[in-house]
Amino acid sequence: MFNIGASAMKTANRTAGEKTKAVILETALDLFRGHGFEVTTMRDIARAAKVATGAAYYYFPSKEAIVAAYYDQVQRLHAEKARDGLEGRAGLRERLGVVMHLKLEILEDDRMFLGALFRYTGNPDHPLSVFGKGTEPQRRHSVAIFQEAIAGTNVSEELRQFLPWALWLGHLGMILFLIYDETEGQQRTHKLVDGMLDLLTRFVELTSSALVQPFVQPFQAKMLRMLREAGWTVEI
Amino acid sequence: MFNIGASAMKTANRTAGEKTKAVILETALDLFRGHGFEVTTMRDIARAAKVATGAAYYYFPSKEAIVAAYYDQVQRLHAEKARDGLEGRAGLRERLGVVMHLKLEILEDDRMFLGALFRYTGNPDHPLSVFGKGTEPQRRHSVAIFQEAIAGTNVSEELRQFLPWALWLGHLGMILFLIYDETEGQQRTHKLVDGMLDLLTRFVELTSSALVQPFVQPFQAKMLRMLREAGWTVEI
DNA sequence: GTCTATAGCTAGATAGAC
DNA sequence: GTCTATCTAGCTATAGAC
Repeated sequence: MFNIGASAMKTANRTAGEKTKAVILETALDLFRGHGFEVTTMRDIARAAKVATGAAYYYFPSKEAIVAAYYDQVQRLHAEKARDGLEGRAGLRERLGVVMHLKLEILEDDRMFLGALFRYTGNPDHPLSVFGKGTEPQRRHSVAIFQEAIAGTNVSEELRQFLPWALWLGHLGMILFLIYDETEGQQRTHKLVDGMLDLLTRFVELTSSALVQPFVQPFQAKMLRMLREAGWTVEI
Repeated sequence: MFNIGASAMKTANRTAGEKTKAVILETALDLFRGHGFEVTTMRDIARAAKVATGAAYYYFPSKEAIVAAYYDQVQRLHAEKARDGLEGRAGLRERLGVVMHLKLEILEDDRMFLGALFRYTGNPDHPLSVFGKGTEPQRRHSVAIFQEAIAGTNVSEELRQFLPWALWLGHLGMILFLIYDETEGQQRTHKLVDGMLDLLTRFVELTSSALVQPFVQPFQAKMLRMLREAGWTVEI
């Protein structure tokens, strides 16, 4: 409970348990990176981390939970880097670019096991389902980063309500695309993200221009109503 | 190899193997519907189908493969119903509505185990990955249905290239949404689909109107270029 | 509360006999 | 094409040490 947000905890302050947990996590990630997620067994991880199998399960209820913990770590890192990276940047396009590419850079080397994050996507009740109840805190944290990215920019009040969620959803798609992207340095993903952000920001600008406003307004209104009905109300 | 498209095969013509496979499939689906996907074991299925566990695995390499086979069946049914349902319908909005709602109706009662389709989404090399090489034939077949839906309507040549793929992608999202939708009769999904289709068709109309064409054209051009670069060329 | 050691369960998947 | 037997690995359980 009181650990939330304690991302900068010093090693010295950690309890024995926290240290063990960290060792298991890092060992597992090393193995995932070296041999792949599927072929690495919990027994392998425990052995390499020099703990009993039971200890690994004591800290991580499942193998996927290790990847989920890794992703938590990623999110903390992302929030940190985004805070720095956004400083001084004013334009919407630039700010979104910073946030998205930072995320890509953080994840890039771990494409091999990122797929595990999506294993329970079709399983609403599973605690690790991307869209499920169990991952709501992480989801909110992630959305908050996108909220931060559009904060201060001249985005209309209507858009501000659901754009962060759309960006979060889009960023999930980006991660999936990244996993499938075999191009050198995953440049294809980077290019696609840039293209999408170009389109998005141009669209946002367009919607605020008085000239096309009459055309766009009914669209936007309908879209917002629809999303609200679909259960995507943003209650911040 | 020679079975593809033989959806109307008569029972009498089936070999013993084909009969066994069908029995296993139907038995499994019954169990999935009655008790759920996770709790139903391959042993349960084999026992209920009165075959050995090995026999089940002889026909279906994994438990998810059974759901995949079910989905093949769904697609054949969908193609059939869509052919009938589209007859006489001319407008884009109406045609898309027919195709999408038909799909929903076919899947509606089986939400409980549809999630299994997405289990390997994050696993590019898995034969059952939704976006992977192994499911390309099914994907093409599904896209062809959407192509059929927009055929004959006044959609621009540019849009015609990638709209079917966008619809396929959207329809995947729809299925995911359906899985999470606990509302009575899954009306929320139906409403969302209708809303989305309204927006889409209005947007398509807008893009062909001479008035806004100068605004929309560069958008469209960039989008197509981008998608092509991302590897979504449509080589029909 | 943090761990070890170990044993066992379950169920997905496979091998090899027939 | 079908069966029986077996393997594997995720996961659980327990009892005890510190």
